[in-house]
Amino acid sequence: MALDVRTMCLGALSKEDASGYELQKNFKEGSFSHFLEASYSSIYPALTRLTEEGLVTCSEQVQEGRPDKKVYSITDAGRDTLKEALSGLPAEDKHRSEFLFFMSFSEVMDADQISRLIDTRIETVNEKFAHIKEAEQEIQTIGQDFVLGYGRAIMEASLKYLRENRHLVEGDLAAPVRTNKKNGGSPINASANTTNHGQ
Amino acid sequence: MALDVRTMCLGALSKEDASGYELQKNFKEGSFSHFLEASYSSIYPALTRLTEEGLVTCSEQVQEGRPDKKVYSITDAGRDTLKEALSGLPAEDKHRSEFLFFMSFSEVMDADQISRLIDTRIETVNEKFAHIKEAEQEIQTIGQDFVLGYGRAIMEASLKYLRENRHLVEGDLAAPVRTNKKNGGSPINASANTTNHGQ
DNA sequence: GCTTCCATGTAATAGGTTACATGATTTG
DNA sequence: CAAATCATGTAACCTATTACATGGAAGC
Repeated sequence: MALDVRTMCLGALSKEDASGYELQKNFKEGSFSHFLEASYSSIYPALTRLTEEGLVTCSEQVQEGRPDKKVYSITDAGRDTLKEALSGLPAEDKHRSEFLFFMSFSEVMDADQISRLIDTRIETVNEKFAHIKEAEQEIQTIGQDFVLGYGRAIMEASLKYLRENRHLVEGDLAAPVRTNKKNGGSPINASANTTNHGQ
Repeated sequence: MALDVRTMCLGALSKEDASGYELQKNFKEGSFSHFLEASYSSIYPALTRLTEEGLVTCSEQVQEGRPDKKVYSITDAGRDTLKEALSGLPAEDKHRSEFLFFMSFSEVMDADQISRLIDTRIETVNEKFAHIKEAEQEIQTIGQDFVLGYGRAIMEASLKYLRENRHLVEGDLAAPVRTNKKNGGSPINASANTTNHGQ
């Protein structure tokens, strides 16, 4: 079983019992939020199947003033299945960025639009950042700690790059440096003062 | 038209004529490789449809000792369509990382496995890095430059984080620091010496 | 009074992947 | 001699997304 929605649910349930609704919220805002996602309409069927297969159990909780809730718990068989999934090799990361696609064609767009695009981007990253910081408040395991830290490192690098290099695509209009235009060329990277890696 | 395979092809063809085969290679190794991907079986049908719609034209080139080649060129209508797609708002990034999912459950795995996982990860990132460096050799536009630089910044941050924090999930066995175990806790982030963002 | 939150689910559709099918040439 | 590269395409499948359907309670 590869990393499909079912395995994601199994993983989340191995840490805490939850309903489908809570799982989705967790995927959207919790400690997985920066590298995984799943919608309601994939989670609910997944939970049904997991129950059928005996990997989770479900207990219906009647609530007042609120719809009934189905709380799922992982079973021993479920833990075994999760462990098995974890014994394989993880597939390579998939990163799909429309923002970067857009930026590839910066010369086709006007400077205003590009600025707005970058501003929005910075906002978005900052929001995700906030999610991570919240999730860090309730860290339960070292693994989660490591993973959240990873997300933070990436987002910090991302923000730094955007701040320092946005002038490249915005044209020289708002450029912070006023030296020879032809020298403003290649982007600034953190590595400039860092040791080499690989090769 | 959202960012589907058709738009990706249109984007790539706006920079250079290419065959389906070459497009796939370009998506896999070129300047889009770190944030997009597409397989042959999605590219070929996409090109057929684009041709039907008049957004690209196709010229068959007979080759010796090699299968015939269908080289596609973008039309003016195609450029308009691309521009239109670029006038909307980009969807949020999607990042799917099985590696991080695995790491979330580091306590369920043994230290050896985790070390191997991280070693492999570092190798993979280094390989992608090499792709980017190659792609940087043949940069045509400022947009591409910006986008490749972005990829480099992220990968550098990623490698740095892995080197500096792998001991957290590997247990203290191979920890580079030998101070009080309870202090070895929270991950080191690049931001430690950097200005704050947001908020 | 409107929007958001809680809460679960189905149906239709779109989108992509895997495997299949073929085959000559170059590189190791 | 085997493997990888060049080159295009189809069929079956799987998975997930969008839209739909429902409805009370709490907050603004």
